[in-house]
Amino acid sequence: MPEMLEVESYRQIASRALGRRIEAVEVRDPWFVKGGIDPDAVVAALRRRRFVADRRIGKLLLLDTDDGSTLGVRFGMTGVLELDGVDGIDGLAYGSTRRDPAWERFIVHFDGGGSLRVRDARRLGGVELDPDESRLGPDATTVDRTTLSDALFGSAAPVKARLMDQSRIAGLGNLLTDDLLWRARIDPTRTAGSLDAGEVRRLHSAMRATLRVLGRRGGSHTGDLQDQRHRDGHCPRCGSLLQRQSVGGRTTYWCPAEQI
DNA sequence: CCGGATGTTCACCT
DNA sequence: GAGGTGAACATCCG
Repeated sequence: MPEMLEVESYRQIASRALGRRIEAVEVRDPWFVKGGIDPDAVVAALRRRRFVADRRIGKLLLLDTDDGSTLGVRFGMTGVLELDGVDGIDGLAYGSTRRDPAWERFIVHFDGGGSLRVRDARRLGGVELDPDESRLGPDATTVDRTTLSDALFGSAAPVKARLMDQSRIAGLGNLLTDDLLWRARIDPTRTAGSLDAGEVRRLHSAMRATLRVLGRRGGSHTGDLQDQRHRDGHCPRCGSLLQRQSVGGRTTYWCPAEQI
Protein backbone atom coordinates (compact mmCIF):
# COMPACT_ATOMS: atom_id res chain seq x y z
CA MET A 1 0.00 0.00 0.00
CA PRO A 2 2.60 2.58 0.83
CA GLU A 3 4.02 4.89 -1.76
CA MET A 4 5.64 8.12 -0.72
CA LEU A 5 2.35 9.77 0.30
CA GLU A 6 1.64 7.02 2.80
CA VAL A 7 5.22 7.01 4.10
CA GLU A 8 4.93 10.76 4.59
CA SER A 9 1.95 10.06 6.79
CA TYR A 10 4.00 7.47 8.68
CA ARG A 11 6.72 10.06 9.19
CA GLN A 12 4.27 12.46 10.74
CA ILE A 13 3.01 9.79 13.11
CA ALA A 14 6.59 8.85 14.03
CA SER A 15 7.44 12.48 14.79
CA ARG A 16 5.22 12.26 17.84
CA ALA A 17 7.71 9.81 19.35
CA LEU A 18 10.67 12.17 19.13
CA GLY A 19 12.40 12.79 22.43
CA ARG A 20 11.06 9.73 24.18
CA ARG A 21 13.52 7.33 25.78
CA ILE A 22 13.65 3.91 24.14
CA GLU A 23 13.23 1.28 26.79
CA ALA A 24 13.45 -1.84 24.68
CA VAL A 25 13.39 -3.05 21.11
CA GLU A 26 11.66 -6.21 20.07
CA VAL A 27 12.69 -7.93 16.87
CA ARG A 28 9.73 -10.26 16.44
CA ASP A 29 10.97 -11.32 13.02
CA PRO A 30 14.78 -11.45 12.64
CA TRP A 31 14.35 -11.81 8.90
CA PHE A 32 12.91 -8.30 8.87
CA VAL A 33 16.30 -6.80 9.79
CA LYS A 34 18.16 -5.99 6.60
CA GLY A 35 21.67 -4.93 5.69
CA GLY A 36 23.45 -8.05 6.84
CA ILE A 37 23.50 -6.79 10.43
CA ASP A 38 22.81 -8.93 13.45
CA PRO A 39 19.35 -8.07 14.84
CA ASP A 40 20.97 -7.78 18.26
CA ALA A 41 23.16 -4.97 16.95
CA VAL A 42 20.07 -3.00 15.98
CA VAL A 43 18.58 -3.57 19.39
CA ALA A 44 21.81 -2.46 21.06
CA ALA A 45 22.07 0.65 18.90
CA LEU A 46 18.59 1.83 19.87
CA ARG A 47 18.42 0.85 23.53
CA ARG A 48 18.23 3.81 25.93
CA ARG A 49 18.51 6.25 22.99
CA ARG A 50 15.97 8.79 21.80
CA PHE A 51 14.85 9.58 18.29
CA VAL A 52 15.72 13.21 17.62
CA ALA A 53 14.70 13.64 13.99
CA ASP A 54 12.25 12.15 11.53
CA ARG A 55 13.05 12.22 7.84
CA ARG A 56 11.78 10.67 4.64
CA ILE A 57 13.42 10.11 1.28
CA GLY A 58 10.95 8.66 -1.16
CA LYS A 59 9.50 5.54 0.43
CA LEU A 60 12.25 5.29 3.04
CA LEU A 61 11.49 6.50 6.56
CA LEU A 62 14.54 7.62 8.56
CA LEU A 63 14.65 8.09 12.32
CA ASP A 64 17.86 9.58 13.70
CA THR A 65 18.90 8.86 17.28
CA ASP A 66 20.71 11.12 19.73
CA ASP A 67 23.67 8.84 19.24
CA GLY A 68 24.17 9.65 15.58
CA SER A 69 22.82 6.40 14.19
CA THR A 70 19.79 6.12 11.98
CA LEU A 71 16.97 3.61 11.83
CA GLY A 72 15.70 3.15 8.28
CA VAL A 73 12.27 1.60 7.70
CA ARG A 74 10.91 0.34 4.38
CA PHE A 75 7.28 -0.74 4.12
CA GLY A 76 7.14 -2.83 0.99
CA MET A 77 3.61 -3.24 -0.27
CA THR A 78 1.78 -3.99 2.97
CA GLY A 79 3.76 -2.27 5.72
CA VAL A 80 2.06 -0.02 8.26
CA LEU A 81 3.55 2.11 11.02
CA GLU A 82 1.67 2.34 14.28
CA LEU A 83 2.41 4.62 17.24
CA ASP A 84 0.68 4.08 20.57
CA GLY A 85 -2.01 2.07 18.87
CA VAL A 86 -2.71 4.63 16.14
CA ASP A 87 -2.00 3.63 12.57
CA GLY A 88 -0.09 6.01 10.35
CA ILE A 89 -2.63 5.32 7.64
CA ASP A 90 -5.66 6.35 9.64
CA GLY A 91 -7.24 9.09 7.57
CA LEU A 92 -5.90 7.71 4.29
CA ALA A 93 -7.80 5.69 1.73
CA TYR A 94 -6.66 2.14 2.12
CA GLY A 95 -7.41 -1.44 1.31
CA SER A 96 -7.52 -3.85 4.16
CA THR A 97 -7.37 -2.31 7.62
CA ARG A 98 -7.10 -5.66 9.31
CA ARG A 99 -4.62 -5.86 12.17
CA ASP A 100 -3.08 -9.20 12.95
CA PRO A 101 -0.56 -9.28 15.82
CA ALA A 102 1.34 -11.92 13.85
CA TRP A 103 2.24 -9.24 11.34
CA GLU A 104 4.13 -7.16 13.88
CA ARG A 105 7.75 -7.50 12.83
CA PHE A 106 9.58 -4.82 14.78
CA ILE A 107 8.59 -2.96 17.93
CA VAL A 108 10.20 -0.06 19.76
CA HIS A 109 8.99 0.30 23.35
CA PHE A 110 9.34 3.69 25.01
CA ASP A 111 9.59 4.59 28.68
CA GLY A 112 6.09 5.25 29.88
CA GLY A 113 4.42 2.50 27.89
CA GLY A 114 4.05 3.77 24.32
CA SER A 115 5.34 1.86 21.34
CA LEU A 116 6.22 2.25 17.69
CA ARG A 117 5.31 -0.84 15.68
CA VAL A 118 6.03 -1.92 12.13
CA ARG A 119 3.34 -4.28 10.86
CA ASP A 120 3.80 -6.00 7.54
CA ALA A 121 1.67 -8.91 6.37
CA ARG A 122 3.78 -9.83 3.37
CA ARG A 123 7.18 -9.11 4.93
CA LEU A 124 8.29 -7.19 1.85
CA GLY A 125 9.51 -4.30 3.98
CA GLY A 126 12.30 -4.22 6.54
CA VAL A 127 14.35 -2.17 8.97
CA GLU A 128 17.98 -1.29 8.56
CA LEU A 129 20.59 0.49 10.64
CA ASP A 130 22.25 3.40 8.84
CA PRO A 131 20.85 2.64 5.38
CA ASP A 132 22.77 3.92 2.39
CA GLU A 133 20.85 7.09 1.57
CA SER A 134 23.07 7.83 -1.41
CA ARG A 135 21.37 5.07 -3.36
CA LEU A 136 18.24 7.19 -3.60
CA GLY A 137 17.65 10.11 -5.90
CA PRO A 138 16.06 13.33 -4.67
CA ASP A 139 12.59 13.00 -3.18
CA ALA A 140 9.90 13.52 -5.80
CA THR A 141 8.42 16.48 -3.92
CA THR A 142 11.68 18.41 -4.36
CA VAL A 143 12.40 17.51 -7.99
CA ASP A 144 12.50 20.56 -10.26
CA ARG A 145 12.07 20.52 -14.00
CA THR A 146 15.81 20.43 -14.72
CA THR A 147 16.33 17.49 -12.39
CA LEU A 148 13.46 15.65 -14.03
CA SER A 149 14.86 16.40 -17.45
CA ASP A 150 18.30 15.09 -16.40
CA ALA A 151 16.70 11.94 -15.03
CA LEU A 152 15.14 11.19 -18.40
CA PHE A 153 17.88 12.39 -20.71
CA GLY A 154 19.52 9.85 -22.96
CA SER A 155 17.64 6.88 -21.54
CA ALA A 156 16.29 4.13 -23.77
CA ALA A 157 14.07 2.83 -21.01
CA PRO A 158 10.32 3.49 -20.99
CA VAL A 159 9.58 6.81 -19.30
CA LYS A 160 7.54 5.00 -16.67
CA ALA A 161 10.48 2.78 -15.70
CA ARG A 162 12.68 5.82 -15.40
CA LEU A 163 10.21 7.66 -13.19
CA MET A 164 10.00 4.67 -10.87
CA ASP A 165 13.78 4.23 -10.72
CA GLN A 166 14.36 5.16 -7.08
CA SER A 167 18.00 6.02 -7.73
CA ARG A 168 16.87 8.76 -10.14
CA ILE A 169 13.80 10.07 -8.36
CA ALA A 170 12.74 8.69 -5.00
CA GLY A 171 9.16 8.04 -4.06
CA LEU A 172 7.08 7.33 -7.15
CA GLY A 173 5.42 3.91 -7.14
CA ASN A 174 3.20 2.14 -9.61
CA LEU A 175 -0.06 3.95 -8.84
CA LEU A 176 1.31 7.47 -8.59
CA THR A 177 3.30 7.02 -11.78
CA ASP A 178 0.35 5.79 -13.84
CA ASP A 179 -1.75 8.65 -12.54
CA LEU A 180 0.78 11.38 -13.26
CA LEU A 181 1.48 10.03 -16.76
CA TRP A 182 -2.27 10.06 -17.40
CA ARG A 183 -2.47 13.62 -16.13
CA ALA A 184 0.46 14.60 -18.39
CA ARG A 185 -1.09 12.73 -21.33
CA ILE A 186 2.13 10.85 -22.00
CA ASP A 187 2.35 7.22 -23.09
CA PRO A 188 4.18 5.24 -20.33
CA THR A 189 6.00 3.15 -22.96
CA ARG A 190 7.59 6.16 -24.60
CA THR A 191 11.39 6.10 -24.54
CA ALA A 192 12.39 8.41 -21.66
CA GLY A 193 15.00 10.20 -23.73
CA SER A 194 12.53 10.95 -26.52
CA LEU A 195 10.45 13.48 -24.59
CA ASP A 196 10.79 17.04 -25.86
CA ALA A 197 11.02 20.12 -23.64
CA GLY A 198 7.29 20.74 -23.72
CA GLU A 199 6.54 17.17 -22.68
CA VAL A 200 9.02 17.32 -19.82
CA ARG A 201 7.36 20.51 -18.68
CA ARG A 202 3.96 18.82 -18.78
CA LEU A 203 5.32 15.78 -16.97
CA HIS A 204 6.84 17.93 -14.27
CA SER A 205 3.70 19.91 -13.58
CA ALA A 206 1.65 16.70 -13.65
CA MET A 207 4.00 15.15 -11.12
CA ARG A 208 3.64 18.08 -8.75
CA ALA A 209 -0.13 18.26 -9.21
CA THR A 210 -0.57 14.54 -8.66
CA LEU A 211 1.45 14.56 -5.42
CA ARG A 212 -0.39 17.61 -4.14
CA VAL A 213 -3.91 16.52 -5.09
CA LEU A 214 -3.62 12.87 -4.08
CA GLY A 215 -1.88 13.91 -0.89
CA ARG A 216 -4.89 16.02 -0.03
CA ARG A 217 -7.39 13.38 -1.10
CA GLY A 218 -5.86 10.71 1.06
CA GLY A 219 -2.99 8.92 -0.62
CA SER A 220 -1.84 7.06 -3.67
CA HIS A 221 -5.07 5.07 -3.85
CA THR A 222 -7.12 8.17 -4.59
CA GLY A 223 -5.86 8.71 -8.13
CA ASP A 224 -8.20 9.49 -11.03
CA LEU A 225 -7.30 6.15 -12.61
CA GLN A 226 -7.71 4.09 -9.47
CA ASP A 227 -11.27 2.88 -10.07
CA GLN A 228 -10.46 1.94 -13.63
CA ARG A 229 -7.42 -0.20 -12.86
CA HIS A 230 -8.98 -3.42 -14.08
CA ARG A 231 -9.65 -5.13 -17.37
CA ASP A 232 -12.36 -3.15 -19.13
CA GLY A 233 -11.41 0.04 -17.29
CA HIS A 234 -12.08 3.28 -19.15
CA CYS A 235 -10.41 6.66 -19.36
CA PRO A 236 -12.09 9.04 -16.87
CA ARG A 237 -11.67 11.89 -19.37
CA CYS A 238 -12.58 10.49 -22.75
CA GLY A 239 -14.09 7.10 -22.01
CA SER A 240 -11.70 5.09 -24.18
CA LEU A 241 -10.92 1.55 -23.12
CA LEU A 242 -7.69 1.68 -21.12
CA GLN A 243 -4.64 -0.16 -22.34
CA ARG A 244 -3.25 -2.69 -19.89
CA GLN A 245 0.28 -3.95 -20.23
CA SER A 246 3.39 -4.63 -18.17
CA VAL A 247 5.79 -1.71 -18.36
CA GLY A 248 8.95 -1.52 -16.30
CA GLY A 249 7.95 -4.80 -14.72
CA ARG A 250 4.65 -3.48 -13.36
CA THR A 251 1.06 -3.69 -14.54
CA THR A 252 0.37 -0.39 -16.25
CA TYR A 253 -2.88 1.26 -17.30
CA TRP A 254 -3.12 4.16 -19.72
CA CYS A 255 -5.41 5.81 -22.23
CA PRO A 256 -4.26 4.92 -25.74
CA ALA A 257 -6.31 7.79 -27.20
CA GLU A 258 -4.98 10.62 -25.05
CA GLN A 259 -1.59 9.47 -23.84
CA ILE A 260 0.75 9.69 -26.79
C1' DC B 1 -9.23 -22.10 -7.80
C1' DC B 2 -6.59 -18.54 -10.01
C1' DG B 3 -4.59 -14.18 -10.87
C1' DG B 4 -3.04 -10.02 -9.31
C1' DA B 5 -1.69 -6.64 -5.73
C1' DT B 6 1.18 -0.54 -3.38
C1' DG B 7 8.08 -2.80 -3.46
C1' DT B 8 12.90 -4.26 -3.63
C1' DT B 9 16.58 -7.23 -4.79
C1' DC B 10 18.98 -10.50 -7.39
C1' DA B 11 20.20 -13.95 -10.85
C1' DC B 12 20.19 -14.53 -15.56
C1' DC B 13 19.35 -13.19 -20.36
C1' DT B 14 19.65 -10.22 -24.59
C1' DG C 1 26.71 -1.03 -19.45
C1' DA C 2 21.68 -0.92 -20.11
C1' DG C 3 17.42 -2.93 -19.93
C1' DG C 4 14.12 -6.81 -19.55
C1' DT C 5 12.22 -10.94 -17.25
C1' DG C 6 11.12 -13.84 -13.64
C1' DA C 7 11.66 -15.32 -9.00
C1' DA C 8 11.51 -14.61 -4.17
C1' DC C 9 9.27 -12.87 0.04
C1' DA C 10 3.54 -14.14 2.36
C1' DT C 11 -1.11 -12.79 2.40
C1' DC C 12 -5.36 -10.88 1.01
C1' DC C 13 -9.02 -9.93 -2.25
C1' DG C 14 -12.15 -10.27 -6.26
